[in-house]
Amino acid sequence: MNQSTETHPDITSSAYISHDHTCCIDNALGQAAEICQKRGQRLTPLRKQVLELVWDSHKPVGAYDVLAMMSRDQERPTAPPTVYRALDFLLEQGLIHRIASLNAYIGCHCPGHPHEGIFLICKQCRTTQELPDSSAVVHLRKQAGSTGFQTHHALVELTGLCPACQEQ
Amino acid sequence: MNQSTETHPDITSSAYISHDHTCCIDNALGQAAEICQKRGQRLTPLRKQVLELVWDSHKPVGAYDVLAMMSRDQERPTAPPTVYRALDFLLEQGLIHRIASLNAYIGCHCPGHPHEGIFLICKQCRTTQELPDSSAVVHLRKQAGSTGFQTHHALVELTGLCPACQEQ
DNA sequence: AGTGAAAGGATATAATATAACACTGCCGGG
DNA sequence: CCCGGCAGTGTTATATTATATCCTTTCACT
Repeated sequence: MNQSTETHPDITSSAYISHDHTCCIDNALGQAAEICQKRGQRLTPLRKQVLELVWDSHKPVGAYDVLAMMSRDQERPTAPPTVYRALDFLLEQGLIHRIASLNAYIGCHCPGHPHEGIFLICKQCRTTQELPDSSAVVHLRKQAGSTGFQTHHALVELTGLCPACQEQ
Repeated sequence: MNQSTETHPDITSSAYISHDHTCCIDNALGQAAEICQKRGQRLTPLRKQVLELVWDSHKPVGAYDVLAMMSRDQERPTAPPTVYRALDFLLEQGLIHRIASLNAYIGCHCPGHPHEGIFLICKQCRTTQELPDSSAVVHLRKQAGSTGFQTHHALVELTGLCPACQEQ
């Protein structure tokens, strides 16, 4: 991932390409802090920790994975509602996305700009790439609209093989 | 829904429009029987019953809803694996679809022709309409392909308001 | 009838998610 | 300063969705 500090990061960069992932994390945390401050929302230590754990990789993580990671670092184990509340907050703020086909969560590449992601999910390594909203989604909404349906949210998840896993 | 007996039913017909739903069910069961026979697969009474219950409406039903409906009609309650095995069979044969965003299942309008559905899900009444594969999905796959990703399956679920619920 | 494979029954448990209530600390109004 | 309310978190219990495992029954075929 590139290390641009622009407000609009280069979301065409690929999760599949080897990169210094600490930059992804730092970037995500920085943007999250900025966005929450603008909106008068509190990015508490707990929420920040959960966001960081979700950003731990470019693979979607389950709520109970987050839970396990948190419990590992503490004496007292964390309870599910703690994690789900933090995840719900991050979802509401658009800082993470939920991958419905995996019941898992992944950091958003482009928070602060309300959008619906298109996700490319590798079956094999689970690495997941978010694509920017495209004309295809606009077309889908139009097609739905032509039947009289009023679309509020579009969920698009493509499953297959990422470039690296195709070679094996 | 129309009552055509063609091999390619009119899948542009709308679940939202009032219709004689027994025809939908009959049509679905008829096609299912035919497809299974062609493939040397067994549409057992249990599987047929589950298919019928899934087709009970144009709303996705949960596995445990099916379970409850089955248990209601019998002395001995049905166990989850029984239902899930039947659902898995029906999914494999393309007779039903799974709606990931609802963890629920819905009858396929156009079984026998392998396809990925596009689903329009009403938030309010939950009625769900399947659209035929469209150029938008082709475009999506192309867009994914241009990043080197090889798409095996496309999941598209649009959530919003159906024509009837918009009026309220 | 005998046999192997597929289907289904039964029990237990895993994995994901929420309900409900209690505690704490902060912050603004008196 | 005190209090009252609220957001955030802790804690316990439970709901919901799905699978593992083992055993029995049924079926197609010989």
